Amino acid sequence: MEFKEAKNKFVQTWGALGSQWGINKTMAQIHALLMVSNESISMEDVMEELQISRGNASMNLRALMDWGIVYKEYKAGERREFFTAEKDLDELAVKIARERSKREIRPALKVLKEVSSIKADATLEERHFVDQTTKLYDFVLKADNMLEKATEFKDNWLGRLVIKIMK
Amino acid sequence: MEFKEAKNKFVQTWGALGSQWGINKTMAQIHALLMVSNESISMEDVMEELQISRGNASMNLRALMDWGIVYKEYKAGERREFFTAEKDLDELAVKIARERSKREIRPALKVLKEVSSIKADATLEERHFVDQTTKLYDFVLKADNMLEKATEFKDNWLGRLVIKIMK
DNA sequence: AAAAACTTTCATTTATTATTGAAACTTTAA
DNA sequence: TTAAAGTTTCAATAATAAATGAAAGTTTTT
Repeated sequence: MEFKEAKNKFVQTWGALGSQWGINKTMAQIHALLMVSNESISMEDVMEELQISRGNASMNLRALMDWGIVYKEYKAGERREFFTAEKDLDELAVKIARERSKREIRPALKVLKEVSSIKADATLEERHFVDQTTKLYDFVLKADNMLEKATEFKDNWLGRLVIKIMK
Repeated sequence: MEFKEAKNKFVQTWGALGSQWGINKTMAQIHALLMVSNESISMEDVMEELQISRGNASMNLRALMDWGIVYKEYKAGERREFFTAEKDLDELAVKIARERSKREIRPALKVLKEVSSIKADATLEERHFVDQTTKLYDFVLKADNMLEKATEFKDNWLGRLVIKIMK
């Protein structure tokens, strides 16, 4: 396999993976492209490489910047804007985790809290509902906190130890 | 909010959450419904509650069983099959993690290994590509291993300690 | 062994989500 | 200030994914 083929395969695969995780395909592909580029690239380049329209490129580059995983760069003597991806993978994981937590998990938690707070009257059915949604609330909250804690994790000795043990 | 409304809200929310995480809406809704039901329910009931067709119910119940998070039950003197969800949340998380790892992460790892193994000739661009995809491979592999390790985690004292510290 | 009760499959239809591209907008240079 | 270069928006369109439902397939009962 030579370079161009490998690059293409990587971009395609990353795109497919993205869409399985609720990130749209093009957004993931642009990110993939930027991640393996050693220098920042223009919107024109992105359009060209991925064969997508200007609008599509613009929207998804903006979305990536909103997520904080792609940055704009200005080159001296160049009018156009250039783009660069976050390349540090720990940093990338943290940002993605934070963003998804904010967008998806917290709203879901709010609903879980609401529905688990109905007054459970006598029926078994209702008591089970409240019990189960309460457990779910606790579980999701704990998971979300762990995600947050994990971001501070790599900076402390215990974290490093645990990661080491986990291999 | 009274029971029926709360139940409906929960099912809808869980469904929406599912589709953001690559699980189809109906599948997530059926799972939600089963999770908060105190007794196992028939396909007919599922169709009725969610207002979906027989085919849809059948396909998604099967998918849930393939994932190992919904079980069939036979009731004495009843011809129909009844369904029940995995209600232990740790168990649920483990099964979902394993399944997604198998279906999505491992195939992606395979590709990452492939593309990072091209012979990088002299150009900076190619060297950067190989370097970055290699890092990505290591990172994803580590993350996947952690997921697997986490499943054994709650059974050992260190795991429990760490979870406690993480709150 | 045939009918009844129930389940699964899959070609077609429907709904959802992503993409295009032309017009509007913004910024820079002449 | 206005033309040129570049960017964004969004209604229309295309692509993708999910749902339907009727027909085929099972299993159980009589």
